[in-house]
Amino acid sequence: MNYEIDKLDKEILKLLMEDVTRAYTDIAKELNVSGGTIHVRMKKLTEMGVVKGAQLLVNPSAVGFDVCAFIGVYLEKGSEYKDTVTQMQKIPEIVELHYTTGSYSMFVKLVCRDTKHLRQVLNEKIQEIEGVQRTETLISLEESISRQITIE
Amino acid sequence: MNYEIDKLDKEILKLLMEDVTRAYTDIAKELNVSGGTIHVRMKKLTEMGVVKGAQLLVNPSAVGFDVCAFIGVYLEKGSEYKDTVTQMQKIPEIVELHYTTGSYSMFVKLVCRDTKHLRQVLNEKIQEIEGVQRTETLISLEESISRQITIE
DNA sequence: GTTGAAAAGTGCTGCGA
DNA sequence: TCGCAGCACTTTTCAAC
Repeated sequence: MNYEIDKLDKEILKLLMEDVTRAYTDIAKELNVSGGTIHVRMKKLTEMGVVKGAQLLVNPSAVGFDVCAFIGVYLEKGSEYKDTVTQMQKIPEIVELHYTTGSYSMFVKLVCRDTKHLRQVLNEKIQEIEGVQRTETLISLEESISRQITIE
Repeated sequence: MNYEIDKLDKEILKLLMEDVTRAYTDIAKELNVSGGTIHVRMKKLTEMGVVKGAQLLVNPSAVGFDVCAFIGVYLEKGSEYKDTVTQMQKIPEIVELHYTTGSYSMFVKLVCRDTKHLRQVLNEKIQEIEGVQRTETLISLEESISRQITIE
């Protein structure tokens, strides 16, 4: 597993990150190589772990998930971060968990059905986890930007 | 544009959210409908805006983006949120922007190459935007969970 | 709205340079 | 190692139910 990404790899990633549905043959034409080459490169990048797959983008509110929130979690002194993460893994409403610098020990992104659901997840799930001292909630009223990093 | 999603739509979304690379014909078999139906439903869902497309998942650190940070932004009283968002849009390092409750006016997720790059984006870009009073930075040392919501 | 099959295009594998 | 060509498969479309 060696992370040696050349210019062609980056070009391919850049184009596919803009539009995954684009055909390999189409990308091949733009980059002046054969379709097979794109395939080989993508296979290599996937094996290397650079590409982790693809994801369907679904509008959360359209499937009944209207509330997005960030939770700053304070852990008790001496509690094991790893154990807490394992517990958090079991909560499906958690979509992101970061170990952060600053006043919080960890920082969590949640997606819930409504405020009642959010309250339930907070009180009955997150705050019940051993090691969690207290939490601070930021509710997202509007997600104005949501995109991927632009490489190169 | 009417958001009427039936059980079949949800089943399709659920399966595709788990694995986008799966063939329509394969899903059709599992749900006991024809391949054409899956296609028609997905087209409908896309036109309705429920499905926003698909995204290639790339390991940021493999393409040279090692630092992920969250920035809490305090806006000056009376400044226009919309204008500030427009300015933020122009910063490619910003991958998410939320209008939130709590002490911050807005909350931003950034992905940068290194700490030097992060500092540059903060000082030379974000803090230069009109209306931005001050910012608070949380650096993610480790992203322990990163996934999508589980529907149904 | 769903079905089933036919047509067009894509991804994949083996061969050659 | 990289590029090219054929094969298998999928997506897509369309007429009929």
